[in-house]
Amino acid sequence: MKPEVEFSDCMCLSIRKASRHITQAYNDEFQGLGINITQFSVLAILFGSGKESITNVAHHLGADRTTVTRAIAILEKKRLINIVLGDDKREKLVALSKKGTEILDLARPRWKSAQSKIEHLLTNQIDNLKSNLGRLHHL
Amino acid sequence: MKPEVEFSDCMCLSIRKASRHITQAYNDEFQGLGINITQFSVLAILFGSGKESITNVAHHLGADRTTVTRAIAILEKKRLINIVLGDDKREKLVALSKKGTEILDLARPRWKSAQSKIEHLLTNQIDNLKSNLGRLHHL
DNA sequence: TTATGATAAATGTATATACACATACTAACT
DNA sequence: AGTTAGTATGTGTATATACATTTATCATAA
Repeated sequence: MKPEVEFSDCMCLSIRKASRHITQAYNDEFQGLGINITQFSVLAILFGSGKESITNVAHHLGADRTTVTRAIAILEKKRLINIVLGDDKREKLVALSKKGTEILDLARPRWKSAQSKIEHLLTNQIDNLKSNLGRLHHL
Repeated sequence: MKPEVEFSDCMCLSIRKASRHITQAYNDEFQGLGINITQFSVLAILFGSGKESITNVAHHLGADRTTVTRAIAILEKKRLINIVLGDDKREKLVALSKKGTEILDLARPRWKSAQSKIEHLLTNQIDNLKSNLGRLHHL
């Protein structure tokens, strides 16, 4: 058995490939809106939670904190969020701005459209997939 | 129904989160080896295919060609690949170097270890997942 | 042979990603 | 109060990622 046969089954390659393709599908829907799916994810988290520290946003996203720091900087440059210091002066509390809320409203149907396409593609198997993905915090 | 409930089901967020976690799991196994899973994927493709153009490597990876251009540059800097011009002088043909083959040999058991962990985590559901991921080229 | 359209790759730019490290602040112990 | 350990964030660096554009080459038609 040749090793490259094994490699072609690499789970990491599979999921990263899928991740890129799905990301592009969502971003295609967001064309001309001024935000991408990464930024949308952060705005959606803030919509659900109100004020959040950067660390908490990172937890919601399952991403490194320093990655989120850079994402937050971009959203602030676009004036989609407001940042205030917390009572604990180490932490910054992030919240949707008025403009951020408006953009989120515009983005919602686009997100729904991309989401529906993916769900339709996966139909019956979506629950399995979600269940699979949900196990990954054990890593 | 509040919108944030919908957002929490975002397939894009789920898969990107999973992709990051799985990538880290593989990279953890590669600790101290001098390459990461991205670089390993390219070396593995070259092992299976011999000489490949950058465009072809990009197809194998399911990534943008320009992304692969930068990845190839890194592998060349590390002397893990050799690059020669093709008969068609527009194209560069990339192949494993001696050092690249050696590193790939060292990496193989580590890849297998990471792969086994993921597969064990997903056990019965892995076929469903692969089937799901395989559908994404329709996007 | 020359003009034209197609293809392979590189580059500029912006963003995503995370690790190692630094800084600032808090909390808790002495 | 002062020390010390822990926590929140930021920065430097390297790499991942893709789009828009450019350059070089090829292939084909006039």
